[in-house]
Amino acid sequence: MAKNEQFVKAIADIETDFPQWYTDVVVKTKLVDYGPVKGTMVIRPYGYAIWENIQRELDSRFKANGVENAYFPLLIPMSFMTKEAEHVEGFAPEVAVVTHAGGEKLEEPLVVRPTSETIIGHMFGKWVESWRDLPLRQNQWCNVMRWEKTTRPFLRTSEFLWQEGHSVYASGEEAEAETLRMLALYREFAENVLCMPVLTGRKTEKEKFAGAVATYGMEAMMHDGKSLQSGTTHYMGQNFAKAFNVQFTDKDGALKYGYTMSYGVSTRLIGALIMTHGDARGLVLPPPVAPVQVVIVPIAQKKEGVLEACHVLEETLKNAGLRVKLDDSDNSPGWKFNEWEMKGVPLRIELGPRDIEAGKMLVFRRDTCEKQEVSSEHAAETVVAELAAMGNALFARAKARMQSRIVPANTLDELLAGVNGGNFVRAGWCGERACEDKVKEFAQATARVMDDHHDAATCVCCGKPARHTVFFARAY
RNA sequence: CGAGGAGUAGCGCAGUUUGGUAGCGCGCUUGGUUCGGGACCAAGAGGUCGUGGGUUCAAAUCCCGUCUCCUCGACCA
Repeated sequence: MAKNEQFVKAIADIETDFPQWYTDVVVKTKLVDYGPVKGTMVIRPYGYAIWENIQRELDSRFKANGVENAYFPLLIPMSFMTKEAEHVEGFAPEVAVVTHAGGEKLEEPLVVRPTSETIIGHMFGKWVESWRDLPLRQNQWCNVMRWEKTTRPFLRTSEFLWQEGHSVYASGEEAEAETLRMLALYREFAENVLCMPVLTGRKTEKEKFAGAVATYGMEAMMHDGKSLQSGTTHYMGQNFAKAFNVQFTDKDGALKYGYTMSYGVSTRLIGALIMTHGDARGLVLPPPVAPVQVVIVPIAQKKEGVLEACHVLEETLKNAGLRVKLDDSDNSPGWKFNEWEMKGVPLRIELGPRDIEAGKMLVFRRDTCEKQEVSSEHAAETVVAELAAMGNALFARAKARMQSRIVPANTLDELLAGVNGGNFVRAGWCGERACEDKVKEFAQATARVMDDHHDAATCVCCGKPARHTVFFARAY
């Protein structure tokens, strides 16, 4: 018991010290380690496996939607960045620049991509000639670099992994429709794969992507009530098409500029699911992305027949397509329980002499931390059903929490009280930048997304008639 | 980039005030007993004290520089 208390202290208290809890958990569960260069992280096998599962799920969705994968270069000529005025202004402060190579100073500095709109715009400009070439829809899985001031594993690092999809359409309507379609795809993915409820909607002018006409975002509520931008889609209009000469000859013979859009999610999603589902014992991983979905812990494993029975169970579950780990290390059962709970494995099966004798097994579910004795007949069916139930329960629990923590406000004081209480605040906004800035100054809260269901009467700041209903929150 | 805290064995820390042989717990290795919520015994291995310079007979300890991490603000996927 004394040992157990020591273990519990291994990670900070989730309620009173959430930031420390987060860093403790990501490092101690071996998701990441810090790299030697400021702001860099190593994504270790246990963390990378989550990313691979996210990739697989998203990639199949993109492909089902007709998007093709490609790969564009890491280095971008500096001159590309300056072709779109707002874009360069937005990204200039955070780009890393290569000035020397091959032992010589380069004639033109090269930017390490912070995002690839420019170089992809350049290439699309070469590839698009006719309306028959459209739409052009490509995606790349890659790394990007943004030199941020303060960094945190997964949430904000100098280099991170993501996917960025880029499309060109002949008309603005089609490009905008794709922007919304991808937002919906992200939402479906977040809900069904990450079991994570999100708010989606359009971003304000202040919060939109540098160079976009409109930006849409997906925001998730973290355990401490702060918001994490978990995905964005951007409608660019003809801004980038004009900057990079993405032109085509239309059916009517006229030369026209295309309309572009882009969309991306990053390894930040891993941080999002940790801060959405995690609890006092550590990680709670959604079954669809958990690197290990079921861990089998043998009890009295040196007794005859125990390990043999565990291996049979392991094979049965693997054959059902499950990701299974049999922990036959020399650690004590109690040690294994705590370790795998901290690592967030959805289900644990304890199998000992008593169970084997009785034809049963003990199933522990990570989200409820409850043990249940079940027959070991039809083990695979039982486990599959239990994993599905846990996924649904995780989503339901997170959604109920988010909904209970969205509060209305009619005044700045109410808004401040709301965000201080760890809530999202739903309030009216006149649409003026001055009011948005005032909210930030007064309550350190920003407009996360605008709600499609606009029903607020007056602006929370100035009291004039509201033109939008906005979710305000403190954000990561 | 501003304010605060921290870098000593793989991890967590003590030692720094007052300079004088490098310590503790966990982990690791080997052997044995254990095993249903972080087991126990025995024997071992492991550190140029973040890094560069300075003061001194002598520096983990004092002085200057520098790098990294954590927390809070301003900027951001």
